[in-house]
Amino acid sequence: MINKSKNFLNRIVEEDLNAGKYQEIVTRFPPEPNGFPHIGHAKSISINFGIAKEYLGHCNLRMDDTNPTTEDTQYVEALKDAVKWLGFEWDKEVRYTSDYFSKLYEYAIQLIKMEKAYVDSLDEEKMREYRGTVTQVGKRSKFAQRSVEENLDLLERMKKGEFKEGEHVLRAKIDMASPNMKMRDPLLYRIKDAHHFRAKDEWSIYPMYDFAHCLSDYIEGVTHSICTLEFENNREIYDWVLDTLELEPPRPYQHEFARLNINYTVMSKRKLLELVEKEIVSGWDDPRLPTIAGLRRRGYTPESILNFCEQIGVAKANSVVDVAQLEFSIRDNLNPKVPRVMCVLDPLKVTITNYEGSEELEASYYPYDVPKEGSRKVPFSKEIYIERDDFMENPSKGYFRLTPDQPVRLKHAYIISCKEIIKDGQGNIVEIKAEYYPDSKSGSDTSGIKVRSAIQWVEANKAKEIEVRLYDRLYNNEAPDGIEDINPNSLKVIKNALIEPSVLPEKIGVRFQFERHGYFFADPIDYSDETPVFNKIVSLKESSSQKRKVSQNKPKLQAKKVQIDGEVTPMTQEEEVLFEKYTNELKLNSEVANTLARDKQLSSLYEEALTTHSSPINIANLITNEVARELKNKSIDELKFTPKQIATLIKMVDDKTISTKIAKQVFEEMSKNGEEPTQIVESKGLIQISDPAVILPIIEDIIAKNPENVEKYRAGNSKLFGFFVGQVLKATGGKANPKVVNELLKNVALS
RNA sequence: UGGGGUAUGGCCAAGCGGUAAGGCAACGGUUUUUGGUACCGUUAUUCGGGGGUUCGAAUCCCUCUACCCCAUCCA
Repeated sequence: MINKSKNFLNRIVEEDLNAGKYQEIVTRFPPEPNGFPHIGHAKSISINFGIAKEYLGHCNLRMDDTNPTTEDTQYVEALKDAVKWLGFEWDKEVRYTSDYFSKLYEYAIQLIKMEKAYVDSLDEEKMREYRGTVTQVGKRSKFAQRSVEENLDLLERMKKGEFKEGEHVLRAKIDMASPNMKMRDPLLYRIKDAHHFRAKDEWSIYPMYDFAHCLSDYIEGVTHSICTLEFENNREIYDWVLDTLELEPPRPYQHEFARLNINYTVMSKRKLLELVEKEIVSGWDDPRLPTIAGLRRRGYTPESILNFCEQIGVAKANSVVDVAQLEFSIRDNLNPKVPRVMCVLDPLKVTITNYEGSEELEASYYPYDVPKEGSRKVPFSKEIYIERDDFMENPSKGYFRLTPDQPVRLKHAYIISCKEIIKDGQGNIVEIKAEYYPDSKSGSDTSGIKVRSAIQWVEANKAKEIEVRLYDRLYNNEAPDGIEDINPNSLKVIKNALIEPSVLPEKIGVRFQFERHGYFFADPIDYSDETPVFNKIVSLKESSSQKRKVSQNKPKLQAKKVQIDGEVTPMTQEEEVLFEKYTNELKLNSEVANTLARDKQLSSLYEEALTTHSSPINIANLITNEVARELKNKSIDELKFTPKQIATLIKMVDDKTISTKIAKQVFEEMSKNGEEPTQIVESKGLIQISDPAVILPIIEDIIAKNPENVEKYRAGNSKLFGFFVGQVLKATGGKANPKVVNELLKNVALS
């Protein structure tokens, strides 16, 4: 793979590997077996198995079967199939969360003993009420005060099935006032009087996702637990459970990515189910569905799906991928490998009046640009069928095919000219009488006739009838809402398309390109010798000139949106006073003064630094920018540097000992280990170079090494100026005085 | 409304202070016995808006805006 840019997950994994955090990378694909997998699952499979493969680790397949009422074994089979079909192998046996029920139970007991979990007996409604809302804190249930013994006893009896569903639950004792709703004493176990498809009737209680998932990951030695964005809020519990239990390291960490969306289709379990249940589609494997089964039956290849996943990348922004990207991936995959055959979907009879007898023509399966060998015989006689729209009596401009005045080549055969048009009573064309040019035979053409197109055809008596199913997008709406957006023409069945006879001995699961139509797949379910059925996988790409006829010029051009700013919270009186002082007395610009005045920590740091070195503007700038960054994820007493050090740093800038660029570098060093700025500058030799005599040779060297860029710059590409500055600074380890470099570059070297 | 996220061309997406990668789509052109493929070229003076810091900002700071997720005994 060339130029593969890394996504954020690769980065994380590599960092962890470099830091020696784990011996081996272990990922997992953990679906709940409660529905059929779709292309969104394929993305997850591709990521999880892909990372494991790339970093020489392994990936587990784990059925997250903690809810016996929704899960079933038919789905685990479908899930296994999907992974296998995509070409991945999971590590050892398929894992099940239900295999860990006993261990999980032990962990629950441990939490109770640590007084970190309790049995709650509030009813559902009360519990919701107690949870509070996003803006209001919740309150703890009185049952949270139960003793360890009582909790242990209750849990044991819950497990034994002594209580009814809903009577009790086990909850983690965390924080009912947490701003993260998920942390308000989340449920760990609930009673379920249900038959589990694997655990049978052994358990009366089942663990919740938030308790089971992190621990299952841990039990399996998973290192990177990759899930979708909607679990971001759950990460805090994930960490809480693992940390609270004080498990032996290493432990897994959760990372989230954006789930896949594709336009003109739906991905949610609910909407997919609706389509199937209302029989809008024929089943879970309907070729219009984005399910793995559907895609597979449609004729998509595993490689094409994997390539698609690779192309769309992995990120954290919610996005909608264009179906065109998926279609591209299958065309791209099939083009260099499937044989081309001739099929006529909407036949128009052509009689070649000057041809007698019959012959078999040698026809290559692949065009000149596909490096594959192979051919078949195609029967030819005076009676053939061509595609109805490959003839036009009154052609529009730019029409390349057969017309009364324009000959056309029959692919692999002869050139013909239209001599007569036969119509029925209504004026519909029913037949063309044509003549062929005997010296125009494909491969030995001496006729010298120029044609603009070669069309596919079939011999009338030997051609076979087949059923062709043409699929279009399932919805008319780019972002479908519901069944009201269904495309009524998403499936068009042609019962009697005609295909050249060589194709028919073929069986299910074979792919062809029907020349000039698209890629087709022998339907694995309905294909039979009596009624051969082919599914259209995807059309050939439609060229611009073809489209121009149909599409009208689309109106576009949107004006740039004007954004109205919201109101800024007014300053308090105290802040006002500071702001005045900073702008008037210290001459800070209002923006800097504003941020400083509004932030108590920053302003106190600032005031203190000023007492060491009186350089109000420069110190203010450093504090509002660099220090503010440090304070974003640290508290003020975690800072390693002192205001005094800031002052000495700025003093060096003011002395011109170092540049502001270096100052930032030094500052970073300071905030990491609290070293004295003067020390850092000295030990790293960061004193700035301002002597033109030193800098000039470096500049000349850079210029000599980049003649093309110099030329481009001189030709007017002024953006390149920054490139040269950057190169010089890089060459001097950042020590060159950038102002001097700019000067020299502008006035001497590049003038 | 509290918290957690996200914003880079028509659609994905790299980028982590020094020339705005790449793919899809679109548009030209060359080749072509597929209006396909392949190949060549064009398409972001600008990164949600506004300010600030810097010689230099998509990248750092402030601020505003929009969208997504969280108040299942679902996962």
